[in-house]
Amino acid sequence: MSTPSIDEVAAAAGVHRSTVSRAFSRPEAVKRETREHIRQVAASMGYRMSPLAQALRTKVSTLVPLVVPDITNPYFAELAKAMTAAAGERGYQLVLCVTENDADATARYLDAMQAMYAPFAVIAPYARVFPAEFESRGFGKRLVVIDRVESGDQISTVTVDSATGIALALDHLFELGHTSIAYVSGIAGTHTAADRCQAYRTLAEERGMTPIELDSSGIGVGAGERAAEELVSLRERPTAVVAGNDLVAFGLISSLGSRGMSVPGDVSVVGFDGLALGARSNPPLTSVQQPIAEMGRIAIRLAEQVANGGPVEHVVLQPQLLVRSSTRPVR
Amino acid sequence: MSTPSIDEVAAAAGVHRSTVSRAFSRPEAVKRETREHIRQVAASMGYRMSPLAQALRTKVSTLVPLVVPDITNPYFAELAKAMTAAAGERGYQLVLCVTENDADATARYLDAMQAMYAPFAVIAPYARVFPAEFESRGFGKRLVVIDRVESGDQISTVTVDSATGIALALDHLFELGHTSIAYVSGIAGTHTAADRCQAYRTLAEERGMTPIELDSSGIGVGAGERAAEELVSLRERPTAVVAGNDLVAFGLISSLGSRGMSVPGDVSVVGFDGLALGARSNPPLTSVQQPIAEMGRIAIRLAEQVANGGPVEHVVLQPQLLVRSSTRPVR
DNA sequence: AACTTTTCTGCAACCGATCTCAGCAACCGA
DNA sequence: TCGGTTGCTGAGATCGGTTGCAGAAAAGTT
Repeated sequence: MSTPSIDEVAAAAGVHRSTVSRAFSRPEAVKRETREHIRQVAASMGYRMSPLAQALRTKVSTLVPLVVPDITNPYFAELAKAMTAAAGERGYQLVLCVTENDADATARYLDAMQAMYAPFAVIAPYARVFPAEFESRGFGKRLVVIDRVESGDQISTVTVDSATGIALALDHLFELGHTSIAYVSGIAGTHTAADRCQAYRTLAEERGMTPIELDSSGIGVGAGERAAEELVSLRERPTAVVAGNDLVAFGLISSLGSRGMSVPGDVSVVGFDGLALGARSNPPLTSVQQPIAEMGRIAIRLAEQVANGGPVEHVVLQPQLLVRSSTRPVR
Repeated sequence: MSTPSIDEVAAAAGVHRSTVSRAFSRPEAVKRETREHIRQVAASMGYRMSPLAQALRTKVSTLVPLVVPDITNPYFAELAKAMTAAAGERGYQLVLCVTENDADATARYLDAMQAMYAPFAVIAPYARVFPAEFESRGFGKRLVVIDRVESGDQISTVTVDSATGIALALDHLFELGHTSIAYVSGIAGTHTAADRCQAYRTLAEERGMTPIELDSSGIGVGAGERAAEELVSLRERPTAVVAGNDLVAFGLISSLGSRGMSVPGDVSVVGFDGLALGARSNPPLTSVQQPIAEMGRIAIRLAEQVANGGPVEHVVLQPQLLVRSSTRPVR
């Protein structure tokens, strides 16, 4: 038995379908007794409104696309989880769009969601975002990017403060006595990744260290491999490494292990992201934690804001240090 | 500029909208010149059909829900990735429904997708599936479960052969000289989890070993914690452990590390799933690999089959052993 | 009591497609 | 030349809702 249509409910309740419609979508516009009667009849018939028909007529749906490059990456998975909750709280339904980092796929998803009358979109990029590209694709400014964009770009963003995050990591290592601290960037070409790397350079020099940037090329399994190789071969081996994100940290620790170096025994590592997965890695990963849940909530708020004609905003959140077991005092 | 409607295209091409409709959805029913002309005009206007209107009228959409309990779990993430590709190949669009393991959420998602006229659904459960529950929720038999169900249940399923998988793991460890091999189950209450555990018991006894089942209670971070504790305290300590899934293996290795035991130095561990993430764990995890991509493709095929009135089928795939570095000959 | 205002409900057009049916033209064989 | 096919297109109802408008009923004013 499929759900009855609005006309069937109307007939059963002895009213016109427009009244049934109002009983649900604009309750205050219909007399209380009528409304309650209709609701009751509807409930007893197992009626629920067709979101399709609704969206078709009103040109607005509750679908909110979250565009991510790779759901297999735990960072995006956690983001998806957080955003699902955040969207749900505000009455939206998140639709995950996994692009595999393909621009065409992104465009297709955006077109499709546009056709479904999604009120706005949220994008968590892997590479640098060129807003103009998206504006032409229909959403205009009605989207939020979880990354920084070129200053002056008219698109709302949410990010975590890279400088603070790197400073947190560095200070933690300093306190443990480390003075030679290398950096492995993520391979991602986002502004955020570049910012973290830049922050490392600046802060390292400010603290009188010479920055040591490890080779972070290589994708997937290979990530961290080259960095480990380089680290091992270094004459004056750093005693600690800051990774641009947790996944790189995992790869680095793994590769280091294969080369007989233990973390934190031989070298301390701190990641960036603060993934839950880091709690069950070996060793549990000390990391700069991004407030992912909050980012999700803010992304939805900003999106609603621009969708309602409000101002574009750039929100920068403060990260916290999550100390677990991959760091240790230098001996 | 939003995309034009079918009527605008019809007007521009000088034909009736029904002809435009046919030019796209039933091309052979319209004269070639007319069709080409329409297509050209449509393309020049940037026209694309509204999937909403289409679905509303035909009562069929290309949306395929994949219901998973937790996208943060890399197994489900990889499944989602594989299914997205598999669905795309067949012209469907996967919609990820993350339930956080909540029955209500599952029901809501299924209802919503039903309302969107999804042709069928795919479910990857965390707990045991009771088909009756779903049948009543509209999809009838038009769904596929990525797990075993009670024999006799009229729902198509795809699974990997648990017995073969466990045998693969055990044989690998035997060859390395291990004779005392424990087992840590996943906490999941699926049939598959139970099957793996049962397979372990049976096969261990067949090979003349007494099964040692470690406590696998505890969720999230805690998973593996208890097992590690128990393992360490065991009088006759096993030299190897088979884990019911990779995530548990990660947790176990992590907890073992915190207790000063190294893998594979002190104990060998083999996981079950063969996640890509295992390649960058410390140490890289030896695991029984599920052919996830193939499972995705088969799930779609089975779903299409029952949706077209075809027979319910139970497909069992063979896993392979993926040898990485978490196992080593016993000393 | 008469008039104005407010509240509530019905009517019917509309969103953007699909699809059955009917009509028209061209074609066919006898 | 005519009845019968066949191929192609248009008309219009339909999917399941929303909403501006109009009119009836109820409430408020003087």
